[in-house]
Amino acid sequence: MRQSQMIIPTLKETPADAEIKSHQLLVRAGYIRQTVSGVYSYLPLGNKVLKNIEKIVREEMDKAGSVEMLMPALQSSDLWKQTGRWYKLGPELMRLHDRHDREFALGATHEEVITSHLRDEIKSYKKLPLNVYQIQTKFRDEQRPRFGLLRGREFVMKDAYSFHTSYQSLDEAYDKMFQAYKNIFSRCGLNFRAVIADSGAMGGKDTHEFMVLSEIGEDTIAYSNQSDFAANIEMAPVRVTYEESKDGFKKLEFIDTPGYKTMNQVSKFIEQPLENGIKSLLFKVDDRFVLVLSRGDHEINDIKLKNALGTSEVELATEEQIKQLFKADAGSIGPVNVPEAIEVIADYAVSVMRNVYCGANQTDKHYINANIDRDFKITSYQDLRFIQEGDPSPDGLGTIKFAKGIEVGHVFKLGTFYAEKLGAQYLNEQGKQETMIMGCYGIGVSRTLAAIVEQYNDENGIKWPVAITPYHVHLITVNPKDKEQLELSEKIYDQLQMENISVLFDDRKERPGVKFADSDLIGLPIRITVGKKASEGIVECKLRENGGEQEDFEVTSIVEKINSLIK
RNA sequence: CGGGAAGUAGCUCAGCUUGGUAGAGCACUUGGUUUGGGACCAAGGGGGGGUCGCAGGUUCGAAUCCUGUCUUCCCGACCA
Repeated sequence: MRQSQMIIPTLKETPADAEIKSHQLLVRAGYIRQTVSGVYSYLPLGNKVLKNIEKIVREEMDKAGSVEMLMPALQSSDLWKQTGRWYKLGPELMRLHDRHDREFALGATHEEVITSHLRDEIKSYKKLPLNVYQIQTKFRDEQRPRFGLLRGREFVMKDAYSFHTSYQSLDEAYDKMFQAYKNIFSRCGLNFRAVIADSGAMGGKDTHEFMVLSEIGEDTIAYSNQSDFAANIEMAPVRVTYEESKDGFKKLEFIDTPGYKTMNQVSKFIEQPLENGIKSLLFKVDDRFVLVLSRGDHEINDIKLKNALGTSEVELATEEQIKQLFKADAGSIGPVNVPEAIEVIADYAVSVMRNVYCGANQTDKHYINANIDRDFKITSYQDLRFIQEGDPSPDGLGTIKFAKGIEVGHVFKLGTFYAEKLGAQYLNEQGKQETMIMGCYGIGVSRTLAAIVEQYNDENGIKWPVAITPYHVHLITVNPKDKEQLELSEKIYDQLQMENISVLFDDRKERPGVKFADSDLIGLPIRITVGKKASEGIVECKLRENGGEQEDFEVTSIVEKINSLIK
């Protein structure tokens, strides 16, 4: 492609409203433009890159036995009401009305639509299992779109759905998808981890997120420094054997802690370490209240709490609720003499603690040297805290480290939730009705694009991996007014095209400095520069990847040269 | 949804405190000189490009002061 005929509006200056690298570079290098908050156009280069990622996704999905189809973005509200997600998703679902005032949604995902199709078309166990996918634009009315393509309101997603007659069959599909995802992200050149994730409120069993490691990621990954264990921090189980304290019981004391509310404040005031105190949080669980205890230096993980209590939602009690129940401020509540109706549960770490300090259920008062069983009771111990760096890895190998990640993929054993709600049933070998078992598998395609840029850039611009780049070769004529240079460039351009090597030919009447700067910014992996030595049949080759070094070579060997580089 | 910031030329921004005829750099057009890392000169006082986000108010007069509103970005909460 001739650059003079392309739309590549590069910017010298960093756009004011772009905060992160991928956003800045994709805008500056002329790949994308925002239209409204969280919605982007893909300019020609951006479109090419997107298509390249899609191509990899298609190849690997096809190879894994999934078949492509395409479902509408515009969907009637009826299906969404049947699964209850019309109400559950709230304002995040984009809704609209047609001229007859009928309700519609713009698809945020397609479980409803695909399940209704399979329900209508598949009636026999003989047709199952099935696995279908699509690459399509999704809509989510995010509360806060941000970070360019990473969190938009309109984005490109690959979503796949599998249907089964047994959980064993689902497991097999899950493993296949898992492998396909590994292949896809590896081919994209990404440094990623598959991590154990939360299955959330829709039920379901196993679920993994595919996380691209990045400083700017919105999720925290807990991984082992010695094994391949990795989990979303929300999910990482804590398997620590806490050592029992050998101290004898000391006498319980009741002390003034005027104005000291947080664990840190109290710890400093009474000059005892944070880990010798008990933090007490009151949660509202459905229609009851539960007091949850953790060691002072630990944080309660409300997802674990939710799972431990077998409920779908927990929330911290309000100041007023605490006041009403405990007759004390939130900063002074504790497990000693809790009101009758309130259950007290604790994280495992609490079980071995001796002579602890804790709130006294009286504003501005605390106890010190409180002890379990002697001074207060605990109904049960559970794994309730967030894992911390330095904790042993749950698989027993190595210790835990943290990293930030961008979620680019998600595989999920859905189970029967959607099939039940929508009546997707088939006849089994005995002629009996059975509900289909489902899995779903998503990849944020446009988000993957941004994630790749996050991992492949330097101070001058983007550095595309060969598999993703919009063109393999950037052909630059230093001085297009020099006849020899121009003719040789044209010759090379024709030859590369004949050899099916994709090439962007900078034939613009710009000064060399402008071309080189744009070239670095755009980030094609190979640059061929036709300059002074054109008359001798010598051109230069430079790899974007390693920045500086360039190499002269005979133009006659150009095809072999490039082919060896892009393999 | 809570907190914060910003909207002035295509882009980055100044001007606003102290109201008085709209500014700079980059980009763009034309002509010329230049050509190996983001060139230079010129278009005479005047190259082209602006409803100073929008609406209302105060004032003889508003980009500037006041009120409302919309949009965008940041932090947080949220995220099957």
